[in-house]
Amino acid sequence: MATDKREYILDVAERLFAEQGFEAVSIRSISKEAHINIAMISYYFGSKEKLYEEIINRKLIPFEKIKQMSDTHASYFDKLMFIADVIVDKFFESRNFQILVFREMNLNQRTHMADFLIEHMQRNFLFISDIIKKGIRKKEFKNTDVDFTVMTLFAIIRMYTTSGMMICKLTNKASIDEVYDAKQKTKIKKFISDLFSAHLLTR
Amino acid sequence: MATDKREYILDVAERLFAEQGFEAVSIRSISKEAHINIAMISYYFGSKEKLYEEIINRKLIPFEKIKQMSDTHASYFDKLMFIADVIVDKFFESRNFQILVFREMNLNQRTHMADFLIEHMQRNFLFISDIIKKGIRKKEFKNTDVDFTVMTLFAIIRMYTTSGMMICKLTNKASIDEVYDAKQKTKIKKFISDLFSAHLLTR
DNA sequence: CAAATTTAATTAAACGTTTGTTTAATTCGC
DNA sequence: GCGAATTAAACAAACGTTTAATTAAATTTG
Repeated sequence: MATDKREYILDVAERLFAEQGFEAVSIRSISKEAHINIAMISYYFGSKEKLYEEIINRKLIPFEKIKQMSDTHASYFDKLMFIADVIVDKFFESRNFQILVFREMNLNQRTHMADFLIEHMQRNFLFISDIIKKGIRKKEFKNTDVDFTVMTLFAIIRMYTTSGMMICKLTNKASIDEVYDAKQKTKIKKFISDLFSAHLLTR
Repeated sequence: MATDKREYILDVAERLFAEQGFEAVSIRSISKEAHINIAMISYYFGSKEKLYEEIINRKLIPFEKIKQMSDTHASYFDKLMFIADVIVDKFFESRNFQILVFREMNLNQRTHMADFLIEHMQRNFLFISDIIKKGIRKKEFKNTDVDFTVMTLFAIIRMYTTSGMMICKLTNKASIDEVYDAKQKTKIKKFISDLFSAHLLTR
C-alpha cells in the first residue's frame, strides 16, 4: 500500500503548506505530522520542492469536462451559472489546495510554478470570457466589461474559500466548519446568481 | 537622517516580503538589497519579526477619516461608492503592503498578527455593512445578502490589486505598470459602480 | 512449500549550508 | 573625545539532503 502512504503524505503536506506557507514548513514537521521518517520524503518524492510540485499537479483538474457539460445548457446565463456552481463545488472541497495555488500565483518564488498556474488559470478565464462575450453579442447580456466580470466571479469564490478564518470572524460564524457547510454553499451560489443576473441580464 | 534610512529599510523589506513571503526572505537578502550591514536590522528593529510588525503597523490607516468624509454624501449609494473609491486608491498606492496583509491573514503563522489584521478588517467590514443595511431599510437598496455584498467589494479590489502578475496575463496587458495605471483605476472604479448599482439599487 | 535471495521500505545519524542573532571592535559625526 | 552608527566575525540552531545500516516484503530457487 505504498500509494496510500504517498497519498497520505501528500495530504498532510498540502494542509501544512496551506496553513504555513512553503518555506515555513520543514521536512521535519511534515514527517512528524505524518508519522514517518525524515528521509522518506526524499525517498518518495526526491526533494521538498518536488513534493510540492506533486501536491499541485495532482489536483489541477482538466477544464475540458466542464466545457462539455456546460454545452447542455440553453442560455448563456445558464451556462455561466453552471460553471460558477462547478467552481464553487470544486473550491469548497479543495480549500487547502486553492489557498496554496492562489498564494503561489502571487509569489516571485518558484516563478516557473507561478507561470504554470497562471497559464492554467488563463484557460479557464478565457473560456468564461468567451461565454460572456457571446451572451453580449446575442443581446442576452448587457454590454459590460468582460474582464472585470470574469474577475469578479473568481474573486468572490476565491475570497470565500481561501479566507476561511477571516470570513468566520467577519460573518460571526461559530466555527470554520459553519462557514463551509452545505447551507452556506447554497447561499453563495444563490448570491452569485443574483449578482450576475442583475449585472448581466437585459430585461 | 536615521529615520530616512529606517524608512528605506522598511520599504525594501516590505517589497521583498510581498514578493517572496516572510520566511523566504533572509535578513541577509534584505541587508544586501538595502546596502546595509546584517547587524543593522537587529540594531534598528530588534529582530526580523519586529521589523515585519513595524512594516504592517506603519500603513494600517485609521478608518475613522473615511467615516467622517463619507458623511458628506447624500445617498447611501454615494456613500458606498465614495468608500469604494477611497479603498481602490489606497490599495493601488500600497499594493505590496496589501499583498503582505492578505497573505498574512490567511496564514496560521504569527496568529496574533493575523488576528490583529482580521480585527482591523472587521471594523471596515462592519462600517460598510452598516451603510448597506441602512440603505436597505430606507428602500434605497434591494434586500440582498449584506455580508456577501461587502465581501464582493473587498474581493474585487483585493483580487485586482494583489494579483498583478495574474491580471497582467489574463487581460493581455504589456506590463504590470499598465495594469495599475490611472486609466485602469478609473475603469475598475466605474465597473464597481456599475456592478453595485445593478445589484443594490431599487429602480 | 520452505528456504534463499533479491528488492523495497524504513531508520538513525551525519552532512554541509543557511538561518537569525549577538559580540566586540571600529568608524563616523558633532 | 564621546555617543551613535556601522562593521566583520562568530554563535548555536535549524534547514534539506545523503549515507549506510537494518528491517520488511517480494521474488526466485531447490
